[in-house]
Amino acid sequence: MTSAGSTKPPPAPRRSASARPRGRARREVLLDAVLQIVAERGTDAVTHRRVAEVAGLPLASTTYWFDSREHLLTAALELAAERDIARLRAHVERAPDDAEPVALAVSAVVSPTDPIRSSLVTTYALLLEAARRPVLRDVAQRWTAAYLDAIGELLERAGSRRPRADAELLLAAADGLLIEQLASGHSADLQPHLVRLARSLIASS
Amino acid sequence: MTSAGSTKPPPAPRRSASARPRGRARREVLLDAVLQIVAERGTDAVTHRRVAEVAGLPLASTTYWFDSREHLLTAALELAAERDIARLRAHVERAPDDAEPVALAVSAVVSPTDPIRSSLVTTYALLLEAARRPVLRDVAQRWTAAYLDAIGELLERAGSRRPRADAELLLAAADGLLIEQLASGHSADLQPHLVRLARSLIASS
DNA sequence: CAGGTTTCGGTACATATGTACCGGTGATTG
DNA sequence: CAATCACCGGTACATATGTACCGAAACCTG
Repeated sequence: MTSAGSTKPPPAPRRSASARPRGRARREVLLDAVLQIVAERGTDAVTHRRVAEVAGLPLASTTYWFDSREHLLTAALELAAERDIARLRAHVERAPDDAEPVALAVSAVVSPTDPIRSSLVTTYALLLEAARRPVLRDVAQRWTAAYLDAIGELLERAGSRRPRADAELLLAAADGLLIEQLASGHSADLQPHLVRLARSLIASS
Repeated sequence: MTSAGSTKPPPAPRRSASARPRGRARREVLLDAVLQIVAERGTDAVTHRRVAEVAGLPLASTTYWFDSREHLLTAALELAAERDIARLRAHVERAPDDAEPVALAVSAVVSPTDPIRSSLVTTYALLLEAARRPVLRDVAQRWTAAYLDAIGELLERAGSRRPRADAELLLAAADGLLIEQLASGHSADLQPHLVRLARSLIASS
C-alpha cells in the first residue's frame, strides 16, 4: 500500500509537533527512519518523502542534512553498525566474569533478548550493499572485525587453540542460520546448535 | 537514451536484432536480464526499462510477459533457484562413487570451479527479499532443502550421526563465509576451513 | 489460404521521485 | 537589542518510472 492516499487522513506515525527535534538531533531521527524503512520494505523503499514522513519532518529536511539518497543510505548503515558494535561490547562486558565463555560468545551473536531481531534484515542488507559499494566496505569490515575480536577472545578463554579461525566459523554459521531463518520465516532457538558447533571446534583442535 | 547511449561506450549487451528471441523464449531472456541487473546494481535497479534494455527487447515486452515489477522479481528468483539446484545435483552426481564425501559436500557448497561466484550476490539478495515477501518463501525453502538433502546424505556417508543437523551447520557456515567475502571484497579458498568444520562435527558426535 | 489468436512494439500519460530554490525564523552572539 | 547565521519548510520542476493502449505482425488452425 502506498502510504499516500487520495486525501491525507492522519496516518500520524509522526511525533507530536511540539516534540519535533531540532538541530543536529534531526539527523539521527532521519537515519532512524531510514533504518526502519529498510527493515520493513527494503532499500528500494527509501525515498526522501517516505523518510521525511516516517520521521515526522518536512521533505526538505532530508536534503538539508544529506546531499543525496545515497548519502542517506550510507549514513544510516554506518549508524546501524556503530550501534550494533556498542551493543555487542556491552553484552560482553555486562556478563559476570565467571560466565561460561562459549555460551557467552554464542549469546553475543544470536541474542534472543536483545532487540537485534528487527534490525537483522538491515544488517544483511548492508553487507550486501557493501558488495556493490566499496564505500561501505570499511564499515562492513570494522563490523565483522568487532565480532571476531570479541568472539575470538571468548573462545580462547574457553580453550580454543585457534581462536580466530574458530571465531570466523562460528560467526559465519550464526549469520547463515539467521539468514535462513529470515528467508524461511521460521524461528527457533539457534543457541544450542551453535554451542555444539563451538564445542566441537574447540575439542577437535 | 533508450538506444545506444550517446556518451556511453558500446555497452552492446543487446543481441543482434536478427537473433531476437520470440515467443516464450523471451520470458527467459528477460529473467536473465533481471538476474544480471540484480547482481550488478541490486534489486533497486530492476526497472521495466532497464530490463528491456539489457535484454535487447522493447519496453512493452516486460509488461507483456510479466504483470508487474514484483512478478518480474519473483519469477527471476525462481529461475535462479531452479538453475542452482540443477547445478548442485549435477555436481554431486558427476562425482566418482569413491569420492571423499566430506570434500564432495564442501565443494558442492563453495565450488571454486563453477561460475556461481557472479550470481552469489543475486542469491543472497533474493533470500533477503524472501524475508519481506512471503511469496518467495516457498522458493527459498525448496532451495535450502535441496542443499540440505544433498549435503546431509554425503555427511551420513562420511559417518555423521546427525547428518541433518550437521548439514545445517555446514551450509550456514558456508553462507556466512561467502557473504563476508562478498562484503569485504576479499577472496580466499574457503574449502579447508569448511572441511575442518565438517570433520570436527562428525568426530564430536 | 482465410480467419482468428497470440505476440509484438511504439507511444502516451499519470504519478512518484530527486533535488533545487527561497523566503522565513529563532537562537546566539557581540 | 539587533545582527547574523545555521536551520527550517513550503513549493516548484524536470526526470524516471509503471503501466495502459492499440495497431501491426507473426503464428496457428482449420
